[in-house]
Amino acid sequence: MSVHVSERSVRRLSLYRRFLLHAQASGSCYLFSHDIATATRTSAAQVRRDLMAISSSGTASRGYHVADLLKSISHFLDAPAPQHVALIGLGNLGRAVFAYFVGRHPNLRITLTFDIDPAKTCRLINGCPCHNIHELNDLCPTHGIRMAILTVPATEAQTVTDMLVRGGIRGIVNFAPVTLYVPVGVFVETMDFSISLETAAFFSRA
Amino acid sequence: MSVHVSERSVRRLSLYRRFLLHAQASGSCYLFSHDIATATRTSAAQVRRDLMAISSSGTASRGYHVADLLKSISHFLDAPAPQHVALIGLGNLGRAVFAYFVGRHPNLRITLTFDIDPAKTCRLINGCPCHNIHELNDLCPTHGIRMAILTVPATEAQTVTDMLVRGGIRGIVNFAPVTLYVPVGVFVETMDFSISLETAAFFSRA
DNA sequence: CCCTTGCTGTGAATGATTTCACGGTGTGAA
DNA sequence: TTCACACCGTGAAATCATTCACAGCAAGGG
Repeated sequence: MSVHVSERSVRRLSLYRRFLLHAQASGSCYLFSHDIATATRTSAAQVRRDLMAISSSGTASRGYHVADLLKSISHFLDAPAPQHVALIGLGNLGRAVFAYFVGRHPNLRITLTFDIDPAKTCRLINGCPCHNIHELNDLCPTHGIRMAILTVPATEAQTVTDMLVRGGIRGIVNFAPVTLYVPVGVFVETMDFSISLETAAFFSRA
Repeated sequence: MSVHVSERSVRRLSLYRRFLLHAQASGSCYLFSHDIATATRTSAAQVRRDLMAISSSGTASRGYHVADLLKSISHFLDAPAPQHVALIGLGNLGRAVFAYFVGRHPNLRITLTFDIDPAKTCRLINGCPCHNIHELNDLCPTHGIRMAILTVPATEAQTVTDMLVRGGIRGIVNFAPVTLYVPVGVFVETMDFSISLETAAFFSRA
């Protein structure tokens, strides 16, 4: 288990899991690697390798047992207990992300939100209390939060990131169109619309 | 110019450009490859390679001329004329994306939006007409639209994608948490919250 | 029971991407 | 003018990721 699994494999495993959940819901009990592959736009060999990496195994001429596989992947990907997540910035995007999030990730819970606007703080948003951003340093450690979603304006992103890092956050999903500076050991996942848009624009031309 | 440039290089070039615009705005005239590298979290050698790929060049002991570099990158990345973009789905996320988009990409313009909800269609949203989704097939070709942003529910994503492909779209930025099937030649950029979130959650644990 | 089929698991090969390392060059100082 | 320096451009090496290809095996048919 302690073997190194690459970031890309982790991403694909997450994809496989999503597909497997759908497949299970529609009654599949066994699946071949190429079924998973076509559903997630990859190759059968890739699927087998990824599954090998988390030492789950299938049987020849029957394939992988969906329920077992889900258990393996979840055991690998998920923390033993649900992880708590902070959401920073409750503008349009922050609220849309929150709404999207709800009910979709049983193992991840947005338990705290922060904003700098006094009109938003001290109220419940989606049933979750919104605090002033300056309480971040205190609240994150006491709530055992190690992960944050950042939906603040680009100009504030680095400042808030520094606060998050000081508050003990080790993983950040950043929606602001800036490159964040973080110390080693802090993982940043950038959801960069601008870059994605421009990339798609580029490749949409023959 | 017709040399092959990898997808990753294109992404980085887009990042470089964003940084260069900031740098130019704050008065930089020349920059070294390692300046660009630290600002975009990559290596100096990587920057030089990427810039080499689009055959822009710097001078020793002065570095790259920011204005020239911007011109080269934009010449490489951008279409000769602004590209028109369709936005499909005007729920929370769609509107947030639209709001985010406005004024940020001079070379990309959202000129048409679509939804299936009659309450939304036939009205202006952000000064842009919203049409019923069934007009998609007619309107995209007549407006010369080759690129779309997809912010519809996951259940509808594939159906709408098929319509888009039939309407001649060649690039899709997909926000729905599903894997889309498209014919070869159509580029799909997936902005997948779920996967990013789970990946960050995974790596936020030691 | 034996043969055929089509799958998994995996070493080896290939391909893609990044980094190394160094020649060549322009700049500023002595 | 000459020297030292630091940078760019780039072949070569190293690293990382994916695909190939095949041994071994389980299941079903005759």
